Amino acid sequence: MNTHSLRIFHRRPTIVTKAKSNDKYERILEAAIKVFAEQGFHQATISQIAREAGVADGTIYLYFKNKDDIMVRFFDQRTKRAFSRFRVAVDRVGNARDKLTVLIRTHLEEFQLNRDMAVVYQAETHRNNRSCEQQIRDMSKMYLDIVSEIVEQGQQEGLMRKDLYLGLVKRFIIGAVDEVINTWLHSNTDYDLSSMAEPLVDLFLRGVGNPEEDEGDKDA
Amino acid sequence: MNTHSLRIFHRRPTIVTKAKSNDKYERILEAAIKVFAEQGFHQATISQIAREAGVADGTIYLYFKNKDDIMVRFFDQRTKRAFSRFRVAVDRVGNARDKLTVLIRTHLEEFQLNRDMAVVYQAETHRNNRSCEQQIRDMSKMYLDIVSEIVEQGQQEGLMRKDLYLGLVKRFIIGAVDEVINTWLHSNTDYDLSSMAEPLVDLFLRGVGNPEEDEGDKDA
Amino acid sequence: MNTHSLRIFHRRPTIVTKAKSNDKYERILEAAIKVFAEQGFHQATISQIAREAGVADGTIYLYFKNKDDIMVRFFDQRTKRAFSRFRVAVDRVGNARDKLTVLIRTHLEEFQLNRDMAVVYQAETHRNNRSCEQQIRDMSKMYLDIVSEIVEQGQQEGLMRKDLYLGLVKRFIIGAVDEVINTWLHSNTDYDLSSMAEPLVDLFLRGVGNPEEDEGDKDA
Amino acid sequence: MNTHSLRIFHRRPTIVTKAKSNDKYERILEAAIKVFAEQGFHQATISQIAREAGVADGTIYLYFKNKDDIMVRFFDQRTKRAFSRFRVAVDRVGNARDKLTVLIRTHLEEFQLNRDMAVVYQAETHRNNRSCEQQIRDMSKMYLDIVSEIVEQGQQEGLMRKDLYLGLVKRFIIGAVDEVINTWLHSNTDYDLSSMAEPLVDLFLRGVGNPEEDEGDKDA
DNA sequence: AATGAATGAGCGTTCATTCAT
DNA sequence: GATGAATGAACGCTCATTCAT
Repeated sequence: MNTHSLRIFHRRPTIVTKAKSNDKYERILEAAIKVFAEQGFHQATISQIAREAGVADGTIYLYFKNKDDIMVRFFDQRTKRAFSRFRVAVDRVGNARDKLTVLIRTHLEEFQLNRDMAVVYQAETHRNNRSCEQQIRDMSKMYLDIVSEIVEQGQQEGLMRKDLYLGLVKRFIIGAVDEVINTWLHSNTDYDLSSMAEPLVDLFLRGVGNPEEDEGDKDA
Repeated sequence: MNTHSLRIFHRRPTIVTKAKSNDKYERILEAAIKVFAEQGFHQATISQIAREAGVADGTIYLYFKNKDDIMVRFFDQRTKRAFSRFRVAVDRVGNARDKLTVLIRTHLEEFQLNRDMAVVYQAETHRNNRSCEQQIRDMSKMYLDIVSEIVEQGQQEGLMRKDLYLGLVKRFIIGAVDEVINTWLHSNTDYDLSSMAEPLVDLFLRGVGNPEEDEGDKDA
Repeated sequence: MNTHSLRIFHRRPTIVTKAKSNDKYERILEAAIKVFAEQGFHQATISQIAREAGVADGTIYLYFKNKDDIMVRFFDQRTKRAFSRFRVAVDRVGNARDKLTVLIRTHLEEFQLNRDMAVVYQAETHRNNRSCEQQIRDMSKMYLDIVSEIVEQGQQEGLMRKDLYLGLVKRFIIGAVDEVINTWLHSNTDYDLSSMAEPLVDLFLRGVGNPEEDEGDKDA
Repeated sequence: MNTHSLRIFHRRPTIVTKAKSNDKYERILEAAIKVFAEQGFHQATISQIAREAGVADGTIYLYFKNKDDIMVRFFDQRTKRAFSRFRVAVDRVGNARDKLTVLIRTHLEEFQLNRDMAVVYQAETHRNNRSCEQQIRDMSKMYLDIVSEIVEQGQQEGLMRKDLYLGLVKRFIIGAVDEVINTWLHSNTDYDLSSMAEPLVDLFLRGVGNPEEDEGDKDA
C-alpha cells in the first residue's frame, strides 16, 4: 500500500519496491514529523527535515511533491495507521463498555508512544488546512464511526441511555480524549497518559452527577 | 483599559484617548483576527492585514511591536475579555447546575458571535506557540478555575459525586466544549451553537450510561 | 551669518531673527551631530535626532531640507566655524614656526573640545559623500591655504627648505594631524590631545632623521 | 586559505575546492568591494552586489552570513593580504631607509592597484564600525609593528634620532601616507600614486625644516 | 510655528523548489 | 537515484518624509 501511493510521486514512473528506497521515504517522513513537532509546520524547513533524515534537500522532492505533500502523507499513512489499530483493538473485545475502554486506551497509548505524531496531529486538526482537509475529515469519520457503533451497541446492550443525540456524544467523547492528550502534550511532567482511559470511561458513562440526587430539576 | 495598553506602542508615550487612534488600533486588531482566521497566522501577511484594516503597512508598527505582538494582544484583550464575561455570567446565578449551564452557554455564544476569534483561538491553543504561551496558560487557568469552583460547589450541594478527580473533570468538560466548537467551525452548515449548552450539561452530569443498569461490572 | 544661511531653509521666506527659533535650529544641529557621532550618519534616524533635540520629527523639516541637508549645514557652519578660528589664531602670531604650532594646537584643541564634531568630520571626510562634497573641498582648501602660507613664509624666513613640493607637504602635515586625532578618537583612554602639537611640529620640521648622519646616501 | 574560510559559510560543511565555487565567492567579494566603493556600505544593496557579481540575491547568503559579514571578510582577506605583502616586501631589503621606502612604495602601489579596496578601506577605517572593529585594530597593529621595527632599526643604524616618541612617529608616518592616498582617491586626475614614496620618505626623514637654520629657537 | 500619526518605498533575508552533475 | 548549489519570489520591518491639525 505504501509502495502504491509512493509510486505516484516519482517523476519517472518507475516501480520502486526495493526496501532501500522505501527506507528513505520512511526516514524522511519520520524526520519530517519530528521537525514539524518541534517547530511547527511553517517554521520547519526542508533543510532541517533533510538534515534530520540524513538526505540532501533535493532528495525529498523525489519522494514528496512538495512540503504540503509531506503533511498529506503523514495523515494518509501515519495517523491512518494508528486509527486502523483502534479498529482492530475494538473488534477484539465484545461488549460496548470494553470496546469504549479499549478504544480510548489504545488511542492514548498510541499517542503516548508517538508523541511527535500527537503534537502534529493536534496542531493540524485544529487549524484550517486546505491541503489536508480531506484527510482529516476521513480520519475523523473513521473515529466517529467507531464511537457510533459502540454507542449503538451500548444502547442495545442496555449499557447506555437511549435518549442520546449521537452526533453530540461523539464530540463529547473525542473532545475529552483530545483535551486529555493536549494537556499531556503541553505539560512538563511526563505522567502516564494511558492510565487515564478507565477514569475517562467512567466519566463518560456516569458523568459527574450524583445519581442519589433527585434529577427532577433537570426536566423542570 | 484598551487605551492604556495601546499607549505602550507609541514610540514616545503619548496619551492617546482620542477615539480616532483607538479606532485604528481596534481596526487593525479586528482585521488581523479576520485574516488570521482565513489564512492562519503564518500565511497571513502584514500587507493583507493592513489592506483589510484600511491602513498602510507601516501604520501597523505604530500600534504593534511586530506580527507576533498582534497575536499576543489578541489573547491579552479579545479572548481575555471573552473569558472575563464567563466569570461575570457565572457569578450571576446561584446553584452549580445553573453555573455550569451558564458557563457553557456563554462560552458557546461568545464564540458563535466571534467566529474569527474562535478560529484563531482554536488554532493557536493547539500548537506550540512561544510568544503566546503565557497568555494561553493564563486564560486556560481562568477557565479551569471557574470549572473547579463549580464542581466543588456542586459537590457541596450534592449535585455532583464526591469521588471525582478534579483535574480530569476539568479536561473532560473543556475538551467536550472545545470539540463542539471545533466541529461547528469546520462544518459548512451554520447551525446554532449555543443551543448545545443544555444537552452538553446533561451529558456532563449524567454521562451516557444507563442508570437503570447495574453498574457493578464497572468495579469488577 | 547664521541667521542669513538659516533663512533660506524656511519654506515661507519669513525673516527669523528671533532667538527662539535660532535656538531650535541650533539645538537640532547639535543633537544631530551627537547622534551622528554615536551612530554614524546612516544608522542615525530623524526620530533619534528629534528626541535628542526635544522637538517633534516634523519640526526638523522646518529647519532642514532633509537628512542630508543636516550634514551639509554641519560642514557649512560648525566645521567652517572651527576652521575660521584656525585662521584667526594663526594670524595672531608672527613667525612661521609659531604659526604652524598655533595652527596645529588650535586644530587639536578645537577637535578635543568638540569630540562629536571630530567623529563626524573624520567619518564624512573619508567617504564619498555626494551631498557634502563641495563643503569638504572648500574646507580642505581653507586649511591647505593656511598651510601653504605658513610654508611659504617659512621658506622666506629661512625656517624651511626651499626644495619642497608644496602639495605633498600639505598632505604630509594634515595627514599626520588627522591621524593623531583619529587615534585619539578610537582610543579608550582620554589623554590630552592638544599636547601633541609641539612634538608634531618638531617632527614636521626636523623629521625623524638624524642630522649628524651623512645624508649622502639619500642623493646616491 | 581562502578555501578554508569559505567552507564555514556552507550550511553543511562540505569541502569546496572546486575552482567554480571559489570563483563565485571571490566574484561576490569583488563585486561587493566595487559596489561599496561606489555607493558606500550603507547605500549599497545586496541586489546591486548580486547583479554586479552575476548571481542571484540569495546566492550571496550561501557564501556570506549577512551584509556585515561581507565587510568583515573584506578586511579578513583582502586588506590582510595586502598588509602581509608589506611585510614580505620590507623583509626583502636590509637597511632602515630602504625598508621605510619599500613599505611606503608597496603600500601606495597596492592601493593604487586596488582602487576600490582603497576607497572602502579609507571609509571603513574612519568610522565607528562595530562589526569590523577587531579586524581594523589587528591590521592597524600589523602596520604599526612594521613601522616600529623600522624606526628601532633606524635608530640603531644611526639613521634616525634617538629622541623620538615612537607612538607619535607611527601616527605621523601612517597619517601622511593615508592622506596622500585619500587625496589621490578624491582627486579627479589619475596621477601615479606610488611615485610619492621617495618624496614622502624624504619628508619623514628630513622634515620640512632647513637644517642650516639655528634650531635653538625651538628649545627657547 | 509645531506636531506626530501616517505613509509606502525599499531593503535584508529566508527558503521552497529546481536542475545540472 | 541522489545531490546541494543556485535561484528569486516573497515577506517582515524600518524610516525619511509629508501634511492635517
